[in-house]
Amino acid sequence: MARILITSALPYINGIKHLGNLVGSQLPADLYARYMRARGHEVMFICATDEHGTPAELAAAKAGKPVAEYCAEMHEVQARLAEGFRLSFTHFGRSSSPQNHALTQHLAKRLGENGYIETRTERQFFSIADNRFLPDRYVEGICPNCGYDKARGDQCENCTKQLDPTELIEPRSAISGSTELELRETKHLYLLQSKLAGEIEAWIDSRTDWPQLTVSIAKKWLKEGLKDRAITRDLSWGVPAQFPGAPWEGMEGKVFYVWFDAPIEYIAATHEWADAQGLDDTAWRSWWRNDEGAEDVRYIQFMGKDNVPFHTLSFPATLIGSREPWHLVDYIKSFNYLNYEGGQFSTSQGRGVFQDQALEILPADYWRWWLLSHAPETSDSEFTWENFQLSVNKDLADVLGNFVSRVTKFCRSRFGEAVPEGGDWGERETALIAELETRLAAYERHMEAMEVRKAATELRAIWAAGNEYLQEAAPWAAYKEDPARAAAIIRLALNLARLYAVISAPFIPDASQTLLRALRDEEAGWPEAVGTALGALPPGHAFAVPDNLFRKIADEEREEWQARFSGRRS
RNA sequence: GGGCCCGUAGCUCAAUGGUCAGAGCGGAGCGCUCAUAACGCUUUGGUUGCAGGUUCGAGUCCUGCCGGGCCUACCA
Repeated sequence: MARILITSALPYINGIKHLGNLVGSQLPADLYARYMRARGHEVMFICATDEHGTPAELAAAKAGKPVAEYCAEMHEVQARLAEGFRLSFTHFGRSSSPQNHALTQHLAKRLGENGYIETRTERQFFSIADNRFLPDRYVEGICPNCGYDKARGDQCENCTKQLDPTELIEPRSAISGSTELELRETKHLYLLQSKLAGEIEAWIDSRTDWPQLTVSIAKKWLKEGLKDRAITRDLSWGVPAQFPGAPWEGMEGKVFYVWFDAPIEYIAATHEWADAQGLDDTAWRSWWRNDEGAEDVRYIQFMGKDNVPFHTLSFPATLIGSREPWHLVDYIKSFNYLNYEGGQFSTSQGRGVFQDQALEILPADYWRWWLLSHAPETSDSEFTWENFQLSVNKDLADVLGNFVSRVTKFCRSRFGEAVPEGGDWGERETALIAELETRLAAYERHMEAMEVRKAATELRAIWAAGNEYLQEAAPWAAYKEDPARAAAIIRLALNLARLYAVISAPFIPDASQTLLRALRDEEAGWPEAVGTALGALPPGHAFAVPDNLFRKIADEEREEWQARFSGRRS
């Protein structure tokens, strides 16, 4: 049994995420976590909301709520959605937790003491009316490029030109609208990543089994030279940068930059979990500290490609620079983007399907199956309603759902609702078992390797093999001549349904559970040998014919959804 | 402007420089009748974006072009 630590990129707090966010990190991470648990490994699966930063403050202001209250509410919303999609986190934390405050300050202190942090002075807009420094995005004005009058200090949303706040014409505060701004000197802490670049590069070079996408992104940044990054901001919502014992002064009123404290939350969330369980510190430290038991942990991170630089460079820099034995990531599984009907999912334009809407329309399994079987692994992939309808109807309803239906109903009508007795296996059964052994082994290999789409393809082939077998064995014909033979076929087929439920659970946990419950074998474990597994339900074992596991999506529904989610979110 | 990625069948995607570029869906035909008009079998379908080049051999490597996207450019 291995100990596997899995983290999914943290969803940002400022609203409900769309399906693209789900497929790029949380969903494949969940698939892997469920699989590894099913194989008997000890799994720590961590996720959390990323709550700090300017966008959170802006979203809270827009909602007319204090930022802490807003974040608490949105965390609950996201936690419920995660449950809705059956994301099996060991703990779903919050980057604003006391545990994260403490750990972030601890690591910053260590970095400071080790000479990896220095104070630098820069010029920034100060709003007299608001009595505070304004981060780039809090400054608005007229775009010098296109004349748009609501350009933000970091970028003009109209012409998309990247801006420096000082370039704006007639700059004003986005908070109060005040134009009483002046450039003042302010101090910020900088993480001296450049001093750690050599160590980071050596570490990345030692990761020989990483995916090409991950390595090429990391190497590109290293090649250009790791820049020292400001890790503080002039905000009130966040982890205070001035604290007792800090090896610097003058950081009052400033907090750590969200990208400094967010990945630290992976660790802090594990601490939150231990506290919530009433466990002591060894419980979480044994997952993260190589000197306290984490040496044998295998740590895997899941994320979209946009997150790779932070996970290959910034976060390792934080941990390495602390000179404490934190367990660095062992493997990074990164994903490309999921597009929507020929364009991009867009949170700001309300384009695409959002997580709450998706669950209102259809159960989690439908989305899980489509998203995972089309995961953007090698390149960006695309969601279309037509493809979604076809895949779900064909794979889930026809191939898997109908297999269960035809087998259980045939049994009920001919033999009753118990596994029938009599008859023997012949050549067909031997051939089927051999095929399933081969395919199951391939499926397991792909799951181990986190080859999500290939695993889905193999799983579907395993489902299809059941229908092929039935067609050849034709129990409906055998029943007329030799009922015992028909009984043997159906006994195997019922056991095959059980096998499907077990091995499909990482993809479609609800349907798997429904099926196992109907078969009265909810504790069914992962199959060792296929031949043995196909005898798990003995003659006489009672079961119930389940309702159809999956319904089909009608053309009219698809058209309605297509229209409903084409533009602005209602 | 600079760096990078992608472009393969009607659709979604595969293919260590090496048989005839594959699979699922869709289309066509046949079969079966247990089942959610489901299932099975057979079959159709590609000038691998375009133009050159390297090679005994290119979807794969190189150059240019066209089209889409990302980073550069402190959204997260």
